[in-house]
Formats: sequence, C-alpha cells, structure tokens
Amino acid sequence: MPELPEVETVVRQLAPLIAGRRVQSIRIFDAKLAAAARADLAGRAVTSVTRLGKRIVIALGGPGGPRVRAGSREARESREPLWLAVHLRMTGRLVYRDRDRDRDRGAPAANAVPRAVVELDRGRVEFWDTRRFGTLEWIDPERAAAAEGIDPTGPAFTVEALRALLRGTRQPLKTWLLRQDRVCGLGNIYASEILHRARLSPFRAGGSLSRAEAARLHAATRQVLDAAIRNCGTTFSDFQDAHGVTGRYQQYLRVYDRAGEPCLACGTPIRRQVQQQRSTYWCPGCLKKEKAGASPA
DNA sequence: CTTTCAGCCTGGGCGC
DNA sequence: TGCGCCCAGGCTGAAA
Repeated sequence: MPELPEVETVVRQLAPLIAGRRVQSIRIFDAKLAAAARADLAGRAVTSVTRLGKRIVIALGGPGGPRVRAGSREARESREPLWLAVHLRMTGRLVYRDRDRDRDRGAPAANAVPRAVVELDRGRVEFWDTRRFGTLEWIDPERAAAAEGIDPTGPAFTVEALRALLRGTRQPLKTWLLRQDRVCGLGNIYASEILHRARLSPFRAGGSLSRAEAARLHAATRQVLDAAIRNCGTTFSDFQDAHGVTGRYQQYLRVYDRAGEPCLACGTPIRRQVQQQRSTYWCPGCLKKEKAGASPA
C-alpha cells in the first residue's frame, strides 16, 4: 500500500489503536532489518503515529517503569524520544493484532512470518512485506523532514510553491512528480492520474508550464489525493488485512493500468509507455482536446 | 547537474 | 501442469 493516500490510511487506522500504548520490544525476523534492532524499548509509550511523505513514523516517548539514577548519562539517554520510520515500498503492510485475537486474519500465507514485530503490552504491530523492499529505520524527524519535499496535502503546497519548484526543470512532468525531494508522497498510480486530471502531457518538461497549467496541476493533485484518501487509497489485491483496510479508490482510476481501454471522458484508447523504467498511462484524446480548446476559436 | 540502468525481492498472470 | 517470460503501488547507487 505504498503511495501517500495508502500510507495516510494506515496512519489513520493505526494511530487510535496504538497511541498511548506501552511498548515491550521490537523483534526482527529478517536479517535485512537487523540494523533496526534495539533493546531499550521496554516501558516506552507510543506518543504518536504520523506520516512523513510515504513513511509511517511511530514516536516513542521516554520509558516509564523502573527509574535509572537521576541525572546519569543513562537517564538522559533513556529519556530521549525515539522515532521508528516504516517505509512500505512495494508490498509492505502494517498489521495490528490484539493478543490472542485475530491470530490468523491478515496473514498472507500459512506459516509465514512477519519481517518484524513491535510488541506492545497487549497486542502487537506486525510488519509484513513479501518483496522485502520495505525499510525500518530509527530517524531524527527534523532531519528527515528537511530532506523531504513539500507535502501536497499540507498548507505549504500552493500554486506559487509548485511553480517555484518546477522552474527551470527539464524533467518530464511524470518523472518529476515521482521525485520525493520536491513534492513528496506521489507514486506511479497517482502521478498518472493527476496528470490526466490536469490535462497535461506526462512528457512535457516541468519547467515549461504556464501559470495556468501549474494551477491545474496543483488543483488536480489536491483533488486526486483528497478523493483517494477519502476512499482509503487504492487496493489491487483482494487481501483483507487484520483490521479491514481495503481501499476503494481503484474504482475511480481513470488511466492507471487501463492501457487499450477507452478513456472514460472521450473514448480514446488509453496509452501506456515506459518512462524511467515505470509505466506511464495517459489519454492522447484528452490532450488533443485540451490543445484545441486552448487555442483561440 | 542530468539521465539511464541494474539491482534489490517475491509472486501473479500469460502464452506456449 | 510446467516453464519462461513480463509485470508490479519504490528507491538506491553506479556509471555515462
């Protein structure tokens, strides 16, 4: 579930389930994630679950329980809050389970093991990830946020900010939208959907947009993401996860994965072309119409 | 700086 | 039923 709306959905589902809960430990079952292991989590509480771009950030406060000597280095270090960042990449999922309940629901395969588990005082958060591209990292959120582009759902994402970021770039729009250091959170589905709604060619150079076109791109980004978040994102697999997060936005996709099918707006067959090793979907009919409509009568 | 491309992994779907 | 492809919601790092 890996673009902004899917990650946002996970955050909204997970936050009320684990906020305020005590953590016991993190258990790692995949050697690729060994660097995320640590033994100082017992007694910490989950203080928040938030989204940073496509990452889920679980904040852990200082530990309660038995105290170490006040003022010692140990005490200072143990009070430091910690932030666990989960990146789902292509196939990652976070599944919350109550202890002894829902034992089997959500498990992708019998006898399969999650890559990692955060054990809570009661229940756990499991990290499942078939392709094992996902990552677990302990981060400094300020530093991580500084490396991230503007969040397109937030107040900093304005037409002027978008224009300033686009200025001078010769990268094709589709490719540019996938960059996480300019505008964060977009991926292969929503980049195509947004450009279609904005009636902009995926192959146009980013820096070539007029003010009006940049405004269309801005509006389309907001509209597509808002609708996708309202619908809990896009889910292709029929898999139901442990608390029933199943997106509905796949019903509203207009171009993604529809190569050869008629455009819902104009009937022209949707085209697919590979850009930067990723499939781009667009409707040539809608772009032609746009050009014609834009020229003086 | 840009662009391209292999690589990281597993599994589903398709044509033969 | 099996085999060999191609494809997949992401991103990194090396090379040109």
